[in-house]
Amino acid sequence: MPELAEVEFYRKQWSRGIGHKITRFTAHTKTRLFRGCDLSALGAALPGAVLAGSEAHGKQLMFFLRSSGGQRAWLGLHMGMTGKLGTAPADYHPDRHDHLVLFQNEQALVFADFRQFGRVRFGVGEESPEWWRELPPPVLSPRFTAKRLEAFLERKRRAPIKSLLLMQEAFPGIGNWMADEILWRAEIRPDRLAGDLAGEERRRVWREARAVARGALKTVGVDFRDPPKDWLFHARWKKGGTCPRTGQPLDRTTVGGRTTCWSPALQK
DNA sequence: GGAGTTGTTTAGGA
DNA sequence: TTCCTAAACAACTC
Repeated sequence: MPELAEVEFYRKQWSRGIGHKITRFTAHTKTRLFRGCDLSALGAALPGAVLAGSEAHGKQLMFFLRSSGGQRAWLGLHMGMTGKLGTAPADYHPDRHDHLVLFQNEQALVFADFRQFGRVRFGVGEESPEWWRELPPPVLSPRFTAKRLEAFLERKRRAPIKSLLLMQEAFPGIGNWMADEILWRAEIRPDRLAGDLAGEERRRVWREARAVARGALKTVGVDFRDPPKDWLFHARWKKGGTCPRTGQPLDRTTVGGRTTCWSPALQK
């Protein structure tokens, strides 16, 4: 379920590998996870490199490496729909869905993704890769201003607000369940067109996007624990689920091509 | 067996 | 031309 909080949790899973050398690696390089990946650079730089650090940005993950020759290298991972990062014993045998495994003397760092919607990128050099430099302001950063959001809503005024919340160029790290959570808290129907939202409603989207990101990072992002009990999260996939605020039935429709759970009695 | 899935990219249509 | 939507991707669960 990799949205920003799950991605942050997965980043931490590989933290115990930081400061340690990668002795060898295995990769299922024929899968679509490695599309566009510089495999020769990966093969040359990874063995002997030290894992120096990591950072999450929305759904994007970056692992910083220092190769045996002292060069900087950049390993970018995206979890797609079903990607997971974990650790295993140093003598681990990768299975079918373990597409990238970094072996260290202390443990193996495993990237598994059975649906293969995830992605591996690799680059060598002092400069960070372009795709990493050009990421939009994180939802919880000071640069994620109400004014900036306002301009985005105006530009995308003909699309439903739910679709906008899924656009990574403006809401990095927000995915399907968080988008539903945000609109439920903002009390706005998911199919409302962005251009039809009043100024006060736009402000609510901004505020709740930040609140949901913060709350998710404090729970899911720390130890994969569920978000607070009064969140829509707990009712959204239950058959006959009811709105935690009104007690009225929840509805499920498709908005922006995605299953959307919302509370008709609450969201206007 | 069919439907659905927490993501992204692309082709095609309005 | 611009912008939005639906389909495709792959493999699992219910």
